[in-house]
Amino acid sequence: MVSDPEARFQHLVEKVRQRGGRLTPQRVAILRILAASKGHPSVEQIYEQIQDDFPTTGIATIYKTVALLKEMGEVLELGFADGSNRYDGNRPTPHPHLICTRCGEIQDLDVPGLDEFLAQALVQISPETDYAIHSHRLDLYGVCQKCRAAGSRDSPAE
Amino acid sequence: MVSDPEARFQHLVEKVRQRGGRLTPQRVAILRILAASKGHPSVEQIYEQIQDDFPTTGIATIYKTVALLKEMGEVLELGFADGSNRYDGNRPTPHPHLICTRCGEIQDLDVPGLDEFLAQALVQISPETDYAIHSHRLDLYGVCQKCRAAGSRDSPAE
DNA sequence: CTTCATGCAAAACATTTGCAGCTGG
DNA sequence: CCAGCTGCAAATGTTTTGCATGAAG
Repeated sequence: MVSDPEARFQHLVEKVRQRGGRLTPQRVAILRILAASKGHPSVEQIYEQIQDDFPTTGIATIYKTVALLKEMGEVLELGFADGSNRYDGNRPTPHPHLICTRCGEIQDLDVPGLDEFLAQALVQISPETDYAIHSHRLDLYGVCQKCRAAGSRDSPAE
Repeated sequence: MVSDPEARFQHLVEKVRQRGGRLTPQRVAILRILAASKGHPSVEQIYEQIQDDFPTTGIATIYKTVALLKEMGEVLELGFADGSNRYDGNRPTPHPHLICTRCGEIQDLDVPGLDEFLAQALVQISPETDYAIHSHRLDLYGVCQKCRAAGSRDSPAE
């Protein structure tokens, strides 16, 4: 279901190139992290990871690159009420997420039949509301196994 | 589908009272606005509205009251990637929203069969992921009639 | 009277912006 | 070369916090 990180990385590189964007070492490193990440990192987390390879990288550079990818539709942005944003660089098309409200873990999810269900629902909804729908978001919130075992208190995302 | 504003207001008042919270004039005004609002106001918008009745009210008071209601599960919070949060004080239970990505308008939505669909999907998902799911969020993003007519550029929420 | 809430201002964050200097192509 | 990117610092915007004063119950 999730594309091969290397292939995805190559795809991102190609997209940026096509757009006339430069492939600086920092930018390439960001693309690599996003393409490989399974955990829907925040900008802060990307920033920390990149320190290993390019310790001088400023956080503004991460923001700028993520904004570029967002604009190109190559990254999916998930915003939360506490102000934290997380990014999915593997699958930029809307897809459901499973989110632990204790530790903040975010997993991709497959809900069989979701797209069909939504498509069918839209047939009824669109005429009535007169919206041109182009995207969606489905989150399921819960508590993951680890957190239930630990038995602590709530806190992060949503 | 949306409860009577007055009834909802009474309900909120009662809940706050039960919890041992005080019913100051400012707080009552906030409850009234939230109970009546159809447009999923931001804190800022509540703040502006309340100036008519209580011009000295500080915005921190709004934040505190909204946090109280959130903690009691009497308001639904919708967070967006641009940092803006919007609140639904009518229907605190998760339900789908239709969101215009140009003007930021948020409408409640009925997707017939959604709850059944999700419930059935969870039967398959839960065992496999081992999450205890307690909530969800479904947004549909599009462009509303007015904005399409105006034909401007994108910008706000998501 | 005794909390708890208010309202102000300061602090805390996350994100954006401006700009001089650097560098990929 | 030179347009676009970097990295720093300052600016912005939102939400939280601390605390003295005030009022609900």
